[in-house]
Amino acid sequence: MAKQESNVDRIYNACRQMAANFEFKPDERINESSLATKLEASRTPVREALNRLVAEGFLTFQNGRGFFCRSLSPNRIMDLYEARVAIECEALRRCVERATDDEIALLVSYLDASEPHYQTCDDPMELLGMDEKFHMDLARLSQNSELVLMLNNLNDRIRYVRLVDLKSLRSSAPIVASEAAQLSAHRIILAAVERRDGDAAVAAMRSHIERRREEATDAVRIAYSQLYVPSD
Amino acid sequence: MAKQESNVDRIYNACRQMAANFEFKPDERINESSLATKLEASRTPVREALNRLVAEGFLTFQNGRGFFCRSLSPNRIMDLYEARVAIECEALRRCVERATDDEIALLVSYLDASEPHYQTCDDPMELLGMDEKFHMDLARLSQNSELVLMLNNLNDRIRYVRLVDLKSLRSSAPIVASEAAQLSAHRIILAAVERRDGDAAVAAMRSHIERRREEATDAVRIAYSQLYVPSD
DNA sequence: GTGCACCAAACTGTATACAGCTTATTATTC
DNA sequence: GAATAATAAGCTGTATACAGTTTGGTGCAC
Repeated sequence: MAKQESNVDRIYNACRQMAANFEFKPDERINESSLATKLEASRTPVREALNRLVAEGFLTFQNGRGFFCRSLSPNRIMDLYEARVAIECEALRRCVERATDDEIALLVSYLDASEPHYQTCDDPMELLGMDEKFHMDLARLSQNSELVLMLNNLNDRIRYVRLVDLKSLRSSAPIVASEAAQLSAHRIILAAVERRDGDAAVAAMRSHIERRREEATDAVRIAYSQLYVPSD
Repeated sequence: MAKQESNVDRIYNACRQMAANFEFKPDERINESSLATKLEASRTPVREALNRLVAEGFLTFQNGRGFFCRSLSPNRIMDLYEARVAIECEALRRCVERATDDEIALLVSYLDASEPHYQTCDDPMELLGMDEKFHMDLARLSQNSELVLMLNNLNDRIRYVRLVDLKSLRSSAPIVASEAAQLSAHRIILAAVERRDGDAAVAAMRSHIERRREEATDAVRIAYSQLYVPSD
């Protein structure tokens, strides 16, 4: 019962990660043969994986010309942030209705535990990981797997820009200020959930995400410069 | 510049429609060879199309066993309805912010034009088509293509059950009552949009969709009986 | 008759071949 | 020298072949 991860899954996961990290550059054409060689497989399973990624919004496809990386534009990213608002706020509403006190308490203790790390951690990737985990755990309490899947997809498509955004925040503002604000936003949301105050929770969540959305245009600009400069 | 629709697109569209209509029965295993023969193609492009449908939630995939139709369960359908609430309400908020008066007026006149049909039309498919068109047109006014795509996907996955639900409503209640209520819900939503009253619009939309969600369990039960009975 | 082992048929997973289209390069004309 | 046409190279789209796995059926033991 161990052999679950199939070859096409392996290829799919590898490509998904590459696409998420913009290892394929925006609008870049993807060469199936070289990708297949790199992943030590033939073109057939590679194409299957790429087709899934098209349906998930990571790639695009043009008949006769093949697969391309999705483009990276402020508008597109803002759309994704708005979709996040939609999904997370609805999930939150259902969470307030359905989550048990125990489940909420568990999330509170996670927040308690991760709070110190927020202050000391200087790896943006890890910070983002903690942030995403909180949001995903919260969404799971909605008991709606569709919303969870959608949020997971959105997170993966938006991550690169969020990471860039986080880095630029950290360089421009004191760590304590920006991250403490982030953290307290989570506390405010969760406190409202504990009170079973759906409206307050949703309002807090909305403004929490919206704040980041407004930075999207700048973040995309920075992202572009990062993508086309050899290294940092 | 005419030849845009590729072969795999044709196959994809055909399979998507079959999956949406549950021409593949719930949890049924899909035979690639016979499907390929039926669509007059080889297995390769068929598998590519099926992979896209997996990513879109129409099918599932098990390593070594191939593709299966998604299962049909009340919980799953209720999840989809909730996701619809999430997407449509957020789209509506953005629509209230962004739609021009002209765009809204256009939708009002569509509603005026379709109102008579609501009363006279006795084809559930056509009724559902008009309903979906209204919702999609409204969503498009959000100017958020991501939300539009998501809603389109949800509509296609939920359609079969909605159709069954609509048929059963029509047989149990007088046409005028149930459909007039449906129609007036659209009017109420749109009137709130005209007043630029986002909260009222969202509240109306939420209860409009929620009402149908509550019928999901029954509708799925009826759907099953329809699927496994030769004809009506 | 039930459970288990074995076998055969059927189906999936992937490599490969090749036709047709797209893109890049070179040659040609003005 | 720039624009365009012709040509070559490369890449995509799909059929096909075959290996490996799953599934269904048969016979045997109990």
